[in-house]
Amino acid sequence: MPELPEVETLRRCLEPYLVGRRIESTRVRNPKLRWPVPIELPARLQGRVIQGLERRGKYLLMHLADGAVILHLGMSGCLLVRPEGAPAATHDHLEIVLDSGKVLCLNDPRRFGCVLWCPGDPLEHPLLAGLGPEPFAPAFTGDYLYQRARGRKATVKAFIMDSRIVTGVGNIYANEALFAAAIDPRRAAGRISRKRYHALAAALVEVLRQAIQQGGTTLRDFRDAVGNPGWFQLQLKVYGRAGEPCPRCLRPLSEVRLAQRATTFCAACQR
DNA sequence: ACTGGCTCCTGAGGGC
DNA sequence: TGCCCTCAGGAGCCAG
Repeated sequence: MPELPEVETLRRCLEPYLVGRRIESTRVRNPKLRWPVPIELPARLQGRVIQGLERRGKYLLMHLADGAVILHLGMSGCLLVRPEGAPAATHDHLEIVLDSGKVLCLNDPRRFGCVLWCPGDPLEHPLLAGLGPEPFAPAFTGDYLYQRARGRKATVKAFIMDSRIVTGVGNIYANEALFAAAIDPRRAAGRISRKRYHALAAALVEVLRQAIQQGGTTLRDFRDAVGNPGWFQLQLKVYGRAGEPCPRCLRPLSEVRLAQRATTFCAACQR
């Protein structure tokens, strides 16, 4: 389930294979994703040079001279670099053949991902225009979170997982950051002090930074573009550990569902 | 302006 | 061994 660190890991891994390369051809093996792969995509990409690979939240943006490909991996998507001629796999949706002889392949069993063509600036695309700041951007601060939380009755966990507030934070890292900041995930976002939001912002940045450093979290199937797993799962403190002792106070970790998502926390030391 | 619930999809894993 | 059931979740969308 790619969140920001997994998408950033992929971006870094893919960059040297893609940037500066010319696209020879594009094969759409299965257009069925969250939205259908645009029918004109192969023609748009044909002969174009990839000028950059950018990440915005959990979106990857492949910049060409006259537009960009917007990619999202949903929760089961992966991008793999393979040699031309390698056999296709089940759930391969798209293959982009590069002039290097390598092929960029999108595989997505659950089809929650998407591939879109954007003729203009992708940051102004409706899917991206309303996104909140990147966690690593200067604009993302405790003060910012505190201000945005005024009057909010939703839980703080739903609040930090809202991409309009801050981008890229999924379930795993929301759980981990709330644990690190010792905040009860069930607490209403509007009922948390400015000081505690400073701690939360710092915790989010630190958890994401460490996860990127570890190459992301591989729970079941995350791999980078050449098949390497991430290692941050070894450092998860609470996610997937309900019933185990809290790393801080040793009382058993609790699990509840918030906003349809598994939420693990320590009811004793997260307040 | 917010909020919670629904929806898409397939593979893994548990129970029997 | 095999079948059936439940669950996992990103995020757009919509009704209230």
